[in-house]
Amino acid sequence: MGRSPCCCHDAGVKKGPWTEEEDRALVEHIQRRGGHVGSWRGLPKASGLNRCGKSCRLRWTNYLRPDIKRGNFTDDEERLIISLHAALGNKWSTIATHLDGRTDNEIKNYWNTHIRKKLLRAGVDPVTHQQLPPAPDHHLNGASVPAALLPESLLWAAAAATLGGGLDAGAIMQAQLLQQLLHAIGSNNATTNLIANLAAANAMPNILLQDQMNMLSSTGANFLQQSYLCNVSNFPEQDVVQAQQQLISNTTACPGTTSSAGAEQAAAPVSRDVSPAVDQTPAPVGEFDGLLEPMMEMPNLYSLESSDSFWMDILEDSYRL
DNA sequence: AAGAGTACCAACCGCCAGTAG
DNA sequence: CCTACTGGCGGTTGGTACTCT
Repeated sequence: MGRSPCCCHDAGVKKGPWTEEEDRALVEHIQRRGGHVGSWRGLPKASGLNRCGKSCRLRWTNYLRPDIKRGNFTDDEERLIISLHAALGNKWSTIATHLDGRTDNEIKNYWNTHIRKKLLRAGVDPVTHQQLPPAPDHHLNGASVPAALLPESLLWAAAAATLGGGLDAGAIMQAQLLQQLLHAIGSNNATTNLIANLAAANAMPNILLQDQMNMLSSTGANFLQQSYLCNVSNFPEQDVVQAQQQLISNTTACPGTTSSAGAEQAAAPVSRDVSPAVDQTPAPVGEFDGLLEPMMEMPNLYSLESSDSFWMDILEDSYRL
């Protein structure tokens, strides 16, 4: 398994930007071979290019390949990238397999130059997808609100809303949840694939999402689908801020769906009723319907003791994949 | 107008896993 | 089993274009 001497170190091998002539020579050579390259190492000599084989492969796969889609990323693509990154991390090549016509290099560049900054602006750590340590105060519609009163799920949703395209915070939260499960138990390929599928599914339109969830219903996805019912991304994003204010006024957190919140959350039954605890004024009918859905009980994320069959059942399901 | 700073992205570099001999 | 080789991956760099002062 020793390192190979790379032809790139050969004296006289050209580096730097490719010229049109070089591009043409490479494309024609590969087309002559019916699109089959064979050995990249031998390609430069066979095609008459004074380039390293590695450089030829890179140029072909990242730029000259006929199935490459060029142009700006769509909102859907961006959402999908974020969801997949939350689940997979910097596995650019894996992420690229979920986006038709996009290369790992292109996605990586787009992440580093666009998405990463958007997430940072939104107060989200682009590496961990956790919210960054909050500023002393949050200002919502002019009102200064202690950060401690903001449920983590709302911080995520606010970050999602800040991203403009309506990032599916639910997808990220699902991925986070599964990541934490995997951290607790170790990982395997099946569960990694599950995460990728979930992330991909959640970047799709809702109707497709439902299909995906049905498909995965035997895997624990059914649980996750329910678990993020209380996530604010499930109702119109313009309601996020209103929901935040509503919850702040209630000082009632949406429980059990997040890492730190999950860790701190007691395993006691939780109430989905976010109707005002102090302020008895009911929310306008329909405005927070999503919050009023019955929610299943979410035990403490870290309570994986033998008595806690809840999580064990989910994990077993995922391993059956 | 010009210099500085920033953003973007193609391309490079080094490492790693798979595999043939 | 070991070694050499190859392709692929992720991190990084450097050149260019654009924006700001």
